[in-house]
Amino acid sequence: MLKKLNPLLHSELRLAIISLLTAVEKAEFTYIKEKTQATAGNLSVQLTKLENAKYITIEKGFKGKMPQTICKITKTGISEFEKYVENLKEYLRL
Amino acid sequence: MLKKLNPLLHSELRLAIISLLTAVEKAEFTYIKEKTQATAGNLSVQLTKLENAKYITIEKGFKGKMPQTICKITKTGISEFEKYVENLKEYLRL
DNA sequence: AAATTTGGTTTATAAAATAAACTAATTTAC
DNA sequence: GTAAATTAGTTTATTTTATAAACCAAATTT
Repeated sequence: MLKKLNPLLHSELRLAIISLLTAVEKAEFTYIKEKTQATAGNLSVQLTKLENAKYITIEKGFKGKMPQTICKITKTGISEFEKYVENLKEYLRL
Repeated sequence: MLKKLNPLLHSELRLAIISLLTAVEKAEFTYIKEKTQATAGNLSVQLTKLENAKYITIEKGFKGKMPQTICKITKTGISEFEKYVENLKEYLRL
C-alpha cells in the first residue's frame, strides 16, 4: 500500500530547499533564492516552516554590514528527506 | 537547474491515482478509492481534474443495477507522468 | 540627499486539498 | 411493504497551503 507522503516535504519549494541543503554544508538565503528561483517572501515563509519542524537551522548574522541568513539541514531533516524519497519511489514505480 | 514540477501531478492523491492507472488497463472508482484510502468526495474532485486535463478518461455505466465509473489513463497522462518522474528525480537526487 | 538596491519579514490573496453535506438508487431488516 | 442502512457517487463549503504583494531597515549608488 502506498505510504502517506510527508506534507512538509511534498511541496515543490520546500523539497528544493531540502534537496539543495543535503548537498552542501550550509547555504545562504540569497544562494537558495537564486538556485530555487523563489521570491524572497515565499522563501522566507517556507524556511521558517522547515525551521519550526527542526528540519533545518537558521542563523542570522552579518556579512560585512549586510544581514546574512545561513541555513543548514539537521539530522532530522536528512532522515525525513530519506524517508520521503523511499515512500515517494513507490508512487513513481522506481 | 531544477525543473518546475507539473502541479497537476505534484499532489499526493492525483499522483497515486495516476500511478495506479499506469499499472492497470482500467480501474473502477471504488477500486481506486480503496487503494488510495481517499474519501469519495476528494477522489471525485481529483478525478475530474485529471479528466479535464485529459490525463485520464472517465466512463460512467452500470454494473448490474449499480452505477459504475471506470477510469483509464491516456497517452497524455502516461507521458506527463514520465516527464514528472524524470523532473522529480533531480529533486530526490536519484 | 534622493533614489535604488540588498536582504529580508509580515500580511493579504489566490489556489488547492479536504471534508461535510447531499442525491439517488439499492439492499437489508423488521 | 416500508424504514433504515449501504453503495456509488457529486456538489458545496471549509480549511490549509502556496504565493504574491506590501512593507521595513540599512546600505549603496547617483
